[in-house]
Amino acid sequence: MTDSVVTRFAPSPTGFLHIGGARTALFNWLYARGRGGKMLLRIEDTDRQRSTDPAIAAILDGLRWLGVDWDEEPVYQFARAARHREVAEQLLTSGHAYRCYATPEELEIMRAAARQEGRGRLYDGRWRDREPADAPAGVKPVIRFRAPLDGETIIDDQVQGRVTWRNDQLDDLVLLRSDGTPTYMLAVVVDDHDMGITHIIRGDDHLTNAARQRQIYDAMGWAVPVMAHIPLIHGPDGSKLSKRHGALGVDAYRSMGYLPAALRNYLVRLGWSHGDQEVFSTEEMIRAFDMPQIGRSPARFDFAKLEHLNGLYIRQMSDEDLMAEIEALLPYIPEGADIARRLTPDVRQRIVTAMPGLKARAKTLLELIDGAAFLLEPRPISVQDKAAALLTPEARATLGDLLESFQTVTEWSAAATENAVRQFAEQRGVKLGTVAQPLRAALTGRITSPPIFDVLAVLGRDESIARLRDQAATATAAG
RNA sequence: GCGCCCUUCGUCUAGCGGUCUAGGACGCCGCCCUUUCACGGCGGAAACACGGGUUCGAUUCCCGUAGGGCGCGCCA
Repeated sequence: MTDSVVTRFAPSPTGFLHIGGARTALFNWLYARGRGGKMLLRIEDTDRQRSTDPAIAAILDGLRWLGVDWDEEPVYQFARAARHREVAEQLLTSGHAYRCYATPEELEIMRAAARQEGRGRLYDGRWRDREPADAPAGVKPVIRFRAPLDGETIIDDQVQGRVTWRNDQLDDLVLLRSDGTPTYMLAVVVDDHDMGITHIIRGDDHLTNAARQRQIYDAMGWAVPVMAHIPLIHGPDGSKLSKRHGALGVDAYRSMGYLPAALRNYLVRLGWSHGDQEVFSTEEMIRAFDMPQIGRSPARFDFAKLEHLNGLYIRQMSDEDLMAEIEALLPYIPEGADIARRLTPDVRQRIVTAMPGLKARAKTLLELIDGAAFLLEPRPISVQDKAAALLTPEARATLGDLLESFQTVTEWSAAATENAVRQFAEQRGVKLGTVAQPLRAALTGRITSPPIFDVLAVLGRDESIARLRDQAATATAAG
């Protein structure tokens, strides 16, 4: 018997790992890791209609990408159905459960009537105390939990505080369906108990369930794990998080060019705080994370803040690591294959060299790739409209003259070309921008880019000259 | 309808009865840096939902109201 912490993440594989689930997983992981405990994974696949293997794969993949790992083999809930049935039988014999023969139609009418009359208990307990002899022939019963009629059920929640329900508000839930399969409510309790879960951290949509589950724990004489019901994540408008808002699979965040570390940092601060600290290394968040600082109000998802954090992480990352991140992302984005093809060792090296200038200008990996487009493109490069507008006949002529000035540059470096361009501008009595902007347009096809002299250096003499020739109008070329 | 939960700048939050003329971060605005766009630096506008209590004193405690969320399945 140990005191060590065991948490769990228990997704139902009916879809991808959405952002709320990712945060729940993260919280469980942080809590366990911060205390030398374990985090287990349980796939709640008892809904055979909706559970799919691709969904399981997507969830595991999502967790791995996020950097949230788990201990031991995942537990598949469906595989434990026999044990769930066994507990249901036990409850039946101990008198904590009974067979109910009410039909779905009956139940519907019952519920409607209860609602009408303002009653909290929707099931009227009509089979609670009937004799087995009353059972109608040919009807397969469900097994219902015999919930206490009076008194109250209390959950001392680490986040929500002490929450109390009058027992006359909690009705007799179904434990075993008529086909003999366990319901979620039974399965979670049995599994959490059998798996030795000490701390249940989950969304507060389960708060009411916690009360009903507590009744099952009590009936079985089992210890109730520590509960922590964390508020859900809402969309920017405060409504339920929809697909449009960011209720996407975590794989979508990968495709959008977010870094796992940035997403973790964003997620951990959504509903949890540690004084004024905003940026946490993984080690720091593991050390600092705890329940009392989890808020009770729902948080809204804010892409702008995620982007800011992501930009921060991009800037902190080494140039080589960033290059590796870009390469790892390629398989997940539409133009990835195309980019991979152009990423020759030479081009790759140019991008790494240009990275300091590139990463200051990107908030996502996608923006980083876009910023590097001028290094990936073969000549003649495409010129964006705004850049083309800069390449007036006069500007093209200026570039032609600049081309000649470049002949005298012996050592092709940022410093040397800067010197040459500055001198060139000075001689003509124009501002540096008058020369630099068309130069940028010609070299990158854009109106914004890293510092133009760095661009010149990264491109190298031959490529720079060639790109300039592509755009310049020179007396000789015209002839 | 019944039950439970929530409510500080636009957003994430600090605050756990006096330190609050309410702090930080994102976003926004302005200035500086600057060949561009960024990065960075500096500065600014911006909040205690409302009404009652309790208290010498409420952002902090209690009760209502309003608004929002969640649950009430032989889904999980």
